[in-house]
Amino acid sequence: MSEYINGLNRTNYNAEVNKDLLGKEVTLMGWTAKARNLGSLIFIDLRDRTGLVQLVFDSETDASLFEKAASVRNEFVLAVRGKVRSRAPEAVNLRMATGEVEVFVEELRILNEAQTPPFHIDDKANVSDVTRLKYRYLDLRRPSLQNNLIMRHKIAKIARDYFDENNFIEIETPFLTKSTPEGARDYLVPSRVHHGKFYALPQSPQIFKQLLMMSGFDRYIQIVKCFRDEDLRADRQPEFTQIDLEMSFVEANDVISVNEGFLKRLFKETLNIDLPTPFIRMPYKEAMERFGSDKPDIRFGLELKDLSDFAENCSFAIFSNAVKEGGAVRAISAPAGHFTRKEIDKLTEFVKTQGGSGMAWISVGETENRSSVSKVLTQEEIQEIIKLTDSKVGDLICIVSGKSSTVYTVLGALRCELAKKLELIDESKFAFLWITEFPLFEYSEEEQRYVAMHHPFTSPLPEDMDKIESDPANCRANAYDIVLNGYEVGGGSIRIHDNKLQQTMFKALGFTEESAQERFGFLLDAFKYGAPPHGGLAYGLDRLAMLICGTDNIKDVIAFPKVQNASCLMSQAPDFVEPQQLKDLDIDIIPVEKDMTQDE
RNA sequence: GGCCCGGUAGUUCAGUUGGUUAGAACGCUAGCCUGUCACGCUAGAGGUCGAGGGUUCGAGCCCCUUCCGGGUCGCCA
Repeated sequence: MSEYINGLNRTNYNAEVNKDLLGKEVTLMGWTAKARNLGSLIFIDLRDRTGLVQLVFDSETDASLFEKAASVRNEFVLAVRGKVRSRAPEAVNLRMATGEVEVFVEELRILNEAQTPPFHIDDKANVSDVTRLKYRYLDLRRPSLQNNLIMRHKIAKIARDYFDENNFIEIETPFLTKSTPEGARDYLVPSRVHHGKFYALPQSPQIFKQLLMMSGFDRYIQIVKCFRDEDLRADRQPEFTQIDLEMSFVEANDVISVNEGFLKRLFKETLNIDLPTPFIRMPYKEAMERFGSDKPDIRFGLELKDLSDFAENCSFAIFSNAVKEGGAVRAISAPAGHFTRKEIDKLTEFVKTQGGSGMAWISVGETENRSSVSKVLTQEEIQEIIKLTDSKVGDLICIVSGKSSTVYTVLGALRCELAKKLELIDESKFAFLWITEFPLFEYSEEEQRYVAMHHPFTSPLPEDMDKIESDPANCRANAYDIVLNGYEVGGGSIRIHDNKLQQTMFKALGFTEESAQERFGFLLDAFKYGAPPHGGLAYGLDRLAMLICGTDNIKDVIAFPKVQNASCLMSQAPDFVEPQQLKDLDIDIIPVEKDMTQDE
């Protein structure tokens, strides 16, 4: 039977119960983390969002109160009034923040009973994701998740404070928007009033924030949900939160420095880490050549070495052909002397999962080298590779050949895998850098045309302006990504603010004038009425929170996340809806058989 | 859409070559216990081995199909 609070007022959170309150009466509220009944002595660990406090009932306790305490089970919701007292020296628990004191209970109200939960609510409990996500509201009672969400709140608060102090204004943009081609798949929302028409949930407020610049708001920020209907990853959810900002009358340096200020403050106030600014800036090309990634983790070395010049004329046809066909041969040399043959085979498997066709390797020995290519390369050639890669005795040289972009991404991934295996990563480090000078376009094999690498509103670098049409492959964007420990935590650019340039851009992307006008007409029109130069940046708040909380899974910093197939194990979303709802929307669900015949 | 891994008690897992009544730990229930904090001791309850089909005298184990979950490639401007 649950009881009512009936006038009891919480005087303290659990974490506040300390020696300063000795002899004082406190009123606490919370959940039963653990009840230990020793016969005529009962201990209850009371949990609230700040931590645990030990409640005591003993022979001094009134008999009926004692009996009530004995009936308490895990996760019962309690309100207690009692006196703070110190523990005997031998009973002090130093592993507990409040372990020097306890509360001798004088009044206990069982505000609610609880079924035995499906798993013990404790950070130490090892429970599968499925169970945890099905009962997410219980999972969220665990201290680590509570701390993560509290940290996330803190990050959002610091962002609002910092940008407010720097004259940014938070403005909300619509969620029911117009679907735009390019980029990720949109989540669509059918319109009831306009049969057959759809809203799209925003992938980002990009166009709206640019329009706000045209309206003269000058500096905008929004902490905002974005939606992308693509497959999930450990660091990717279909709905996620951006710290989105945009500034007028600025160049890239201005956006970068205001954001370095933000990150400096963020890390000082959350983790008490002093980030040295300015951060390193690295052109995209250099990042790819050295690290095989546009979001390199620079906490460790293992840089890539280009063997293409050597390989072009070497005796191993797979290498020489790769170069002759316009590809590349590159290598990583790792201090991995203790790798067994089995472990090397595993690395080869890893290379294949990343899209590589295979991996050649040389294990440098004192007198003799072990190698997968000893039969196809001469001893001199192997020596040459050892020299070109600056390898020493005990090093393992991993060589990948093929299409240049594939070689980069494969080795980029292998580099991280090796660092993990060799424990080369200093987990306490936060290594920021800006990646700049991205290509404006990348060629899409699938669509047989150039697509925008960032988005179609990104401006080219001033010196590359004329390459939009003459040499798109080598046209660099005035864009910058902020990278932390191998994760892209944000990205932005200086935008196009000129109607003609924007039209040229659309043309380069293969839009006809009509289709550009149809999709982005309102933006192109807006450019005609006095658009200021502007640019901005958006952070992935979830990823930032993930890194600050020291976890590698984005679900750990989202209260109610979705699983890999984008469903929610707790609420069972998405789900079927009532026929009447579909009727209102004029939607016919096509039977499966019919659907299949249509495909043919 | 492809590849890899997993699904056995409430939870986390073990389960040998296919062979008796499917086990352990924790949790749960009951009893005992005054300094526990992973309390202790005793006893007990608890199973559609993800689902369906097949092979077999016999299937948790082998085969097929399917569902669910995790990771990853594609995808994610």
